Amino acid sequence: MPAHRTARERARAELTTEIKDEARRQLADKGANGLSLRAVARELGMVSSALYRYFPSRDELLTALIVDAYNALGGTLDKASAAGGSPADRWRRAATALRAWAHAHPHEYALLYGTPVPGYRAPQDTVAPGGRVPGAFLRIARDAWHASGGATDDRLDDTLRGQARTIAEALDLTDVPDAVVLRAVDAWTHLFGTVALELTGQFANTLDPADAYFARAVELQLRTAGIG
Amino acid sequence: MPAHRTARERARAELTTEIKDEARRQLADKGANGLSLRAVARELGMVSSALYRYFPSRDELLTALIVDAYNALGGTLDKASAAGGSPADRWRRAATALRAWAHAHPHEYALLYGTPVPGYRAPQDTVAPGGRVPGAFLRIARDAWHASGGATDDRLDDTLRGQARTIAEALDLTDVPDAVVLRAVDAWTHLFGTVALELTGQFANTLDPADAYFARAVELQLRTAGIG
DNA sequence: TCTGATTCGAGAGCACCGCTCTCGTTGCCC
DNA sequence: GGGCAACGAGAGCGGTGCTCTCGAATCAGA
Repeated sequence: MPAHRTARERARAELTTEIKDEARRQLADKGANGLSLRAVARELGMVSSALYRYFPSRDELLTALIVDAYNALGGTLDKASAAGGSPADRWRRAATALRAWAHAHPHEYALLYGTPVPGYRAPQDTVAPGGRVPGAFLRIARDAWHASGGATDDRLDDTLRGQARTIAEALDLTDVPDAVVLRAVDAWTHLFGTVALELTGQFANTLDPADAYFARAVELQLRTAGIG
Repeated sequence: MPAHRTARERARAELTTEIKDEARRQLADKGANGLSLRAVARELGMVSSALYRYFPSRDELLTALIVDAYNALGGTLDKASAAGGSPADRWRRAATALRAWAHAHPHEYALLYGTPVPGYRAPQDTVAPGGRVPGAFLRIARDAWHASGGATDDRLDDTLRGQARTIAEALDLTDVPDAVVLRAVDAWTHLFGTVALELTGQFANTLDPADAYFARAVELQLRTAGIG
């Protein structure tokens, strides 16, 4: 994209990202609850009301951070699962990258997948970037299915068939049978649960440190998803 | 337990539960973030400072609610998985009960398994009641293993062996081989992930409503845990 | 039964929060 | 250059968690 035309636009764009950067910093070390508009403004040497010229509310700022976080995580997964090695290896790398990202950015991860803070949430802007994360895993499963010659005999009821098709279309995986999509979702669900339990401290005193268990879980995911 | 001796003790116990009840009510319809000590006090016709005679801080109140919630959920699962029917049926009932409880008390469930609010959390009082939940599922897996005559040939590395033993001891399941414990944990992890993804709205527009997918996931859990 | 200690509720107050509104100033476009 | 929109500063509103003080109620021991 070209440089912004007017000085005002340039300044606005710059300040917008400065605000997000400072907010991300506070989010990283105090959590979503500790993120305060006033503190962000203070740190940036401005008064809190000025900040409302850039984000109409605290929730909007959080939403912007969520979108950025989804994209950062999605990019990390894309990179980790890029071509190279078998589909199984790509899944292993992606799963490991997911876990590593979650550990490196626990509060951002919690923002994405933790409790839906107020009454509920999910503004429309977040759903597309949010899909990148499972998308990265489903794409590996698709490639594995293609590589294996492709055969499936799962019996599925109509509801599941329709939902699988919806998922496939949303992620541009229309060339894959529903059963493969659903098995990949099974594996993604398992992966997600493992990371979530570890991150929320439910493994404390038992599976902690969870490296060995995580490796085991990943192998199970491969079997679940039918990734050779 | 006998009635409390002095009037003061009686009043204290009563007010303590009244506070928790009102707090639970607010938690239920405004979420953990919306729970305000001042509002609880207001509703109870007292002044906010008086409430500090009963709970030294907002976090302590939340911790008390967490313990109660773990016990409520644990009790629900115990009831659902009580003897009657095959282990597979008991697992199905328990898993369904978990999902139903989560849907009925989303904010309390989020309090238990959502983002670890401040920097981190898990006061010691919560770990024992917290273990009741996976405990209910692991016990079903144990019974299934006993009923099936019991044989296993999983190869496990030493780290996992030790951690499995720790889990088994914490839950009084010492008569079960490590491999069975771990496979039950695999299934529990998968179950947890399914509920978590659904509850945080990640299934919106795709797997929602997730009844069919959940039923499918439960069957996969049975295979994972080796429950016939 | 009286007394001293303890517990309790009320109230005022501190520092913080999100958010709104007003008011000068600054930069932009015609 | 003039009109207009964007901007930052400041004051202020109602809310929060939490602390401290003070008088009243309650309890336990002599």
